[in-house]
Amino acid sequence: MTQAQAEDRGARSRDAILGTAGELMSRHGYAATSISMISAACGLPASSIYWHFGSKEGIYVAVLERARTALLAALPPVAVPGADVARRLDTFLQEVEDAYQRHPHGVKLLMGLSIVQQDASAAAVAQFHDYRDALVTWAQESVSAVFGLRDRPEVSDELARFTLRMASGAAVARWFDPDAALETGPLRVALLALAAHHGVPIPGTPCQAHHSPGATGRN
Amino acid sequence: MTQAQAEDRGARSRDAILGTAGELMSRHGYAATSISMISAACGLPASSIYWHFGSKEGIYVAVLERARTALLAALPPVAVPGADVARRLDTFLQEVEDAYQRHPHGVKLLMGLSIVQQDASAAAVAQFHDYRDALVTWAQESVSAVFGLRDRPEVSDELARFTLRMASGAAVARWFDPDAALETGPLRVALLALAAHHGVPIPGTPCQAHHSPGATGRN
DNA sequence: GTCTATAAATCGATAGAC
DNA sequence: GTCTATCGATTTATAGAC
Repeated sequence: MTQAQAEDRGARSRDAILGTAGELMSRHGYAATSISMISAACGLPASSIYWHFGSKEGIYVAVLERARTALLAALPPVAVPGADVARRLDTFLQEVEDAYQRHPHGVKLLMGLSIVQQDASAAAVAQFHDYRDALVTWAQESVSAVFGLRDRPEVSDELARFTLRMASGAAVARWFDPDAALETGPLRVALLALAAHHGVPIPGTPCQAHHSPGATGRN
Repeated sequence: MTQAQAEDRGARSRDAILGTAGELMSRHGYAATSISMISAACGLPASSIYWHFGSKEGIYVAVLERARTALLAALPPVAVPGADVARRLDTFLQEVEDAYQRHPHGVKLLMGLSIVQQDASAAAVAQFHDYRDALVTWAQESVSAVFGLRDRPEVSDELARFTLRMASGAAVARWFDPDAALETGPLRVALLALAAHHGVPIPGTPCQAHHSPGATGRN
């Protein structure tokens, strides 16, 4: 059927535009990414891009929406299985690190752009905040499940904020060095210490990571 | 003297341009900040801006250099006084938080721009990396002094990286919420735990922040 | 050093044939 | 849905009077 072929071609073009636009915007930022750059990179003329998305902000909104759903799908589910806290934390951090590795344009898209000021459309601002809110909510529910903090929301909020800021900082580091990792090792130690500091019981770890002087360390 | 007056006026104009350009670039990013915006904001015509800095990249280089020297001047000196580790850490974190509060455009300038790609001049790339290298060096030397890690550079590197990433993450959070703080409290707990995890002796803290169940926490 | 005026290129966006 | 061609605005940068 001719119409079905046309629709399929349209959908493929839309995806191609979205992919290259996301790539370029996450690397150069929103303002520095021009329509002609996107057009040259994906092969389609500028008018086709405008037919699909209407405006440059329309492209940004669609790119951000796709990045959000893709990232949330890559992140581990909230309910992490595991017997004790330490084991749940390990699998949780492992999956977060995987998502971090496989999803290079996470925070970059949120920052490198900064339409977020004055002359941004309501749809763009909304999409911008949706992205952030989704991450915050996911982090809070995840650490709450890992550490069993249903009845202590302030603690899970602090641990979630801590985790997200560490991930954001790693994303910033990746700005300079593309190979910068998330370093879940130190993050694990820090989260356990923070939980213990707030009196969260952690079975099997009487005093977090204790040190027998001269026997620990890696020197 | 007429020549001295002219020189003084020139220096004042240069400073005004640099100030407004830094403000605008840290808020909108490099690409989204136009010469006409700077001109309108500081009152001087575009040609004066070009007379002082030659090009848009020239403005960026100068803005970044000024931001770097200002931030390094605001950061606490490497040699932190104090009797024990805990006390040195407290004063250190307090001064870092002060610098963070008083210096709103720290990381933003490094990110919101992203000339850092392909078509950036060598001077811009060099200034960009100088800024980052200065921060990394300062952090390493500072935590080394605070925790007494002269003979364990791997540990001081990890603690420094951890601290910088936390600060970067807080800067990202400030992108969304201008009131976002650095939260040195959790950072303090985390750094002490990391040091203890690597076998760094911390006098007066046998087991970092230990918890007597039900007696600690803030609930 | 500062100004007005403007060149040359590129930007976002649109018209209309196919 | 995709293409060529183009409009109008804005951008970086410069020329030259003062």
